[in-house]
Amino acid sequence: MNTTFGEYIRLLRNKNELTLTQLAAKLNLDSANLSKIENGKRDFDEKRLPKLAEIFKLDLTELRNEYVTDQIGKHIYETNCTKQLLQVAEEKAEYRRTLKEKAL
Amino acid sequence: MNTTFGEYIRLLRNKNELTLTQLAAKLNLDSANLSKIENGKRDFDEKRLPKLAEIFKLDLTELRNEYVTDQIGKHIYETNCTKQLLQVAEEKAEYRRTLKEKAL
DNA sequence: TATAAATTTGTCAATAAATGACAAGTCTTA
DNA sequence: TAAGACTTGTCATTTATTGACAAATTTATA
Repeated sequence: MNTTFGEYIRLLRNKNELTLTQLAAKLNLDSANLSKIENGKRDFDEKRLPKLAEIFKLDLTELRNEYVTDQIGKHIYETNCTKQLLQVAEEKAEYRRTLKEKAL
Repeated sequence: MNTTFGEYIRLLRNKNELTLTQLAAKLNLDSANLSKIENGKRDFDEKRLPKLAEIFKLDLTELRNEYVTDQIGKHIYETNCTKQLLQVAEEKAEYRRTLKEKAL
């Protein structure tokens, strides 16, 4: 899925022919704020993922993967992290996993 | 550098034979909080990177790379992001770059 | 074109998260 | 065992995020 998470929500919303107001209500969210989310001006709050999955009958795990990759993608983008540095970051994540093991 | 950023600071501090109190003072920071940073219980505040580079005579760009890869590595770790998903995240970062271009 | 719905933008108070500060504890070592 | 070094816990302060609402602007339609 090569969109931001906000664009993804908009896609889902349009496909299901819901207005901002309608979807916002289902998500227990202000429609103005949902607009900002779709336009990438605010983040979608992770705690609403289950509700979002329910509304559009999506697999929660997959949806969470969409969310996580969006968040990390954003982080990569905002920090100007190159592919080379990303490789280093991945190694550091791996290192943290080994730390965790040792702690047990 | 396969350490967390906190461990890296500790390494630098030990190599230069400074106590927590001494380094903390140079960084204008409480020594108890520096201890937490070194032990991964708090984050180092990005705005202190220039000072840190100055203290240890490091290249700021390289230091910032250490910092960024640590942060993203932590993000990857905390979200249990697999290599496969990380690839997706990288593509999404790339997508954001194209969005930015279009906006100009 | 008028008007109604849909969406966007701006603002600010409320809430949540990060940081600073300090006291009290443990660990080292001289 | 006393002093210095480090760690941990707590809490007030600061900063960032979110919720809520008013006021545009845009889009669709009569």
